[in-house]
This record gives sequence, structure tokens and C-alpha cells, in this order.
Amino acid sequence: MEKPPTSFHQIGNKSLRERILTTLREAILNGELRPGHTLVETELASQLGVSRAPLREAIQILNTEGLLDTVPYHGTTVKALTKRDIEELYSLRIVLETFAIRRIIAQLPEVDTAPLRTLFEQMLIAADQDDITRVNVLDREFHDTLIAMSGHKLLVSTWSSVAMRVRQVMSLRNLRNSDIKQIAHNHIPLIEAIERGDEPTATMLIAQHVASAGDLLAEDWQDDPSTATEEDQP
Amino acid sequence: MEKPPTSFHQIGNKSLRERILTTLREAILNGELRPGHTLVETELASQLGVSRAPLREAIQILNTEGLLDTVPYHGTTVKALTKRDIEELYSLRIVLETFAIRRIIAQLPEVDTAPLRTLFEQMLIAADQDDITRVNVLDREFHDTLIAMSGHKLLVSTWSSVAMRVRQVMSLRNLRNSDIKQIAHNHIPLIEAIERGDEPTATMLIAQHVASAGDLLAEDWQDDPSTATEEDQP
DNA sequence: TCGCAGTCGATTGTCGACAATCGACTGGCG
DNA sequence: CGCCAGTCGATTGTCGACAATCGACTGCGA
Repeated sequence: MEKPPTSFHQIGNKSLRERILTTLREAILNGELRPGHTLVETELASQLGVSRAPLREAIQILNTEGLLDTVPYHGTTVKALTKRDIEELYSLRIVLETFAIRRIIAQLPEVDTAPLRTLFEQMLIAADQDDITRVNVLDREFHDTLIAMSGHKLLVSTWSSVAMRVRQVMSLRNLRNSDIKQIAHNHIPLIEAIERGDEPTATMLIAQHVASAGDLLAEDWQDDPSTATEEDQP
Repeated sequence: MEKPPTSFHQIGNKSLRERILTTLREAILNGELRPGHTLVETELASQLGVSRAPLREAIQILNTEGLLDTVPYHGTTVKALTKRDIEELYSLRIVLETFAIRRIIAQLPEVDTAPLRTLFEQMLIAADQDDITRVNVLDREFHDTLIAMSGHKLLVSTWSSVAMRVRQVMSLRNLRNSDIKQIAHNHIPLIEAIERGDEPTATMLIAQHVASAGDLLAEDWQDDPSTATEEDQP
């Protein structure tokens, strides 16, 4: 329980709040902390070996990010994820990614599409090796890169909050290997359309690509009834 | 220093954190706290008559919302607003509002467009009376309503963070009355296009409408050099 | 037995004090 | 005179304790 005054083995030596934040966020995004799970501050604080002050600050941030849901004097829970949430998530994803692609194409000879190709190639290799985890990581990087290439900082930050929840959904769902490989292969026509500056095709492909992934994830999703986001008032 | 147990001018008597949050956010959005302004926790806390704990929680939230910028052990400042930020803000606005309109039209006979007309009429009256403040408020409500009518909760929450910064920009800029009246009148063809389900026209009009407002605001904007968001590394 | 008011325990909200960190100042040394 | 190490002050970061609030339990009375 006592921590050495200078423990040298922690590399990213940021503030406690930041480390708590990263820890909790990662746990939520990994599905380790499932939607509906209740967090008790006292418990969690002693569990993490910190006081409640920085923990609470981290919780406020996660509330704002939409990952936690605190009701005053009652408790904090991991935010529920309904089927509707997933549908909204993926429909907004399409909008944001389409925007990114339009911007990339608009500044085309300037931006370098090589990173996309590299990621795609690695993705194929991982798919061949049935390394599903790695495919998912690379897919995330692919879409993150796409957004970043737009050169639109506000879009990047908006994306990151959407992408977080996408990641959370994916952690709670196990797609079939065949589906994931299929999705992986879908990337190449998209890359080519972007490189050739073919906006109609590129935007059509991204919409199709994202929507089909979203349908796969939303399919058969059952909202946890005990953690519904809305209640009818009588 | 002592606050009356029930000071009647604060309506929503929620937690201290919430009240501090609202107070600070409003001050930033009003332009009362200008970009670059430094907040000192101890000062601000005693000024508000609260301790630093809830104040810090509010600050973390405002950081996450992108209104404040805290650098560790150094200080918290109101986030700078560069010309580029404004351009990004308005380009994303177009994307989000276009999406909202597409969704509204898609479910058309179901949604009621009367609120838009009502707001528009009030806007015209206020414009006639040269009540610029009220025109701005109504304009905000108009666009908020448009987003809300999409029935897309995630879009609403994404919008709210964009809309906050838009509000901040507007508070720092004084548009000419003639420009504002012009903008007010632009709303009616948009409403009609939406009601008639004419998606191409409606999306074209919203893009035009928002872009021209954005150009007006970004025009002649000078980034405060002392609060630049990025530094070149040598 | 049923309804209800009071109490109790658990949990969140707030506070004041202390620790850690960083920049600026300062004083000595080459 | 210039430079560097040490110190100091101001500010943020963290802690433990106390206060406020809410739900559930309990026991009294009709």
C-alpha cells in the first residue's frame, strides 16, 4: 500500500489524474468494465491506491466524454449502450469519415496516401494469420489515419470521442473471423478511389463499408434492460 | 463572503460543481472571459466563495469541452481561438447540419416543422426592432432545434460542443446589423425546402447560409499572438 | 396486516491543509 | 562580465476528514 517516494519503473509519469483516467478509460474501452457496472469512489480509490480527489476529476472527464454516467448522490455507472446508440454511432461515423475523405481529395496531390496502403497491407497479413486482435487494431489505425489526413483538428477531436465508443462496442462483440477478413479486404477499393480523386466512389464506398460493419455489430444486440438510458414518465 | 441560504437568482440549485461549471462556461461563452485569460484556482475559488475541489472538477470538464486549456503545474487559460479554428468550426457545422436536414427530410411527414417557422417569425420581428441580441438568441435556437429535430441524440451532443464554440466566437465579434438581418431572412427558403422534402436545395442552402456567416466571422480575425495554439519546433 | 414517519448506513459532495513542481530570481564563481 | 547552481515564491496536485444527501430498513400505530 505504501508507494516508494520515487518509483522509477513508471514511464509515463504524468499526474495521478491522468493515469487514473487512462486506466479507467482503457478498462471501459476494453470491455473490462461493462456497461451498467457501478463504480464506487471509495472502493475504487483504495483499489487504485489513490485518494478520491484525482479519481473524481477523472470521473468528471469520463462523464463528459460520455463513457460514464453519474447521478448525483446516487452513483456512477458505465454508460449503457443501446442498439439505438450503436446505430447513431455508425451513422455519424459515416458522416465524419465522408467529410474527411472529401477534404483529403480536395487537397489531393499534397497529402500522402502511403500510410493507408501500409496499414492495409499489414492488415491483410494479420488477417491471413487469423490475428483478429491485430486486424482490429490496424483497422482502428486506418480510420484514425484517414481522419487525421484531413488536416482538420476539430474533426479529429470530434472523431476521437466517436471512435472511443466504437471501440467499446467492438470489445463487447465478437465478430466472426470471416466477417473481419471481409471487412479488411474492403479497404483497398476505397484507397484506390481516394488516390484517383474519385469522390463519388470513395464516399459511396466508405458509407457502405462503415454501414455494413455497423449492421454487423448492431445485429441481435440486446439492450440490457436494467441499464436503459431512458425511462418513460407516467 | 457569506451566501444567503437561498439566493433567489440562481434557479437550478444543483451541486456546487454544476453551478461553478455553468458560471464559468457562461462567462467564457459571453466573451466575459476572453481567450488567453489566465485562471488561478485559489483566486477564483475564493472569488466564488467555494473550495478548490469542486472548482477543479468544473475546470476538468471545461478542459474536456475544449473551452479551457490547462498545462500541468503551470496554469489554466481560456483556450485561444484562431482563424483556423473558426474555419474548422463552420466547416464542421455545415457537415452536422446537413446531416440533420437529411435525416429530417427522410422522416418527413412525421416531424413537425412548425417550431422552425415560429422561431423564424420571431426572428423577423426582432430584426425589425433592431434587437440584435434577441436575433442571435433566436438564431441559436433555430439551429439547435434543427439538430434536435433529427432525433439523433449523438448528433445533438456533438452539436452542442460545436455550438458552444460558435457562440463564443459570436460574442467576440460584432456583426453589422445589416448582415444579421440578411442572415435572418436567409432562413425562410431553407424552411420551405425542408418542408417540401427538397434535399438537394435544402442542403445547398444550409451550406451557403452557414458558410457565409462563417466567412463574415472569420474575416479580419486576428489570432492573438500571445496565445497561439501551436509552436514550431526547431 | 398495512401504512408511514423516523432513523441508519452507504455513498457522494465539499473543505482546508499539505506536498510536488516549475519559473524566476539571485548570488557566487570562473 | 557571463554563466550556472541553488533558493524562493507562486501555483497546481493530492490527501484525509467532515458534511450533505438519498434509499432502505424498522418499528410504531391504526
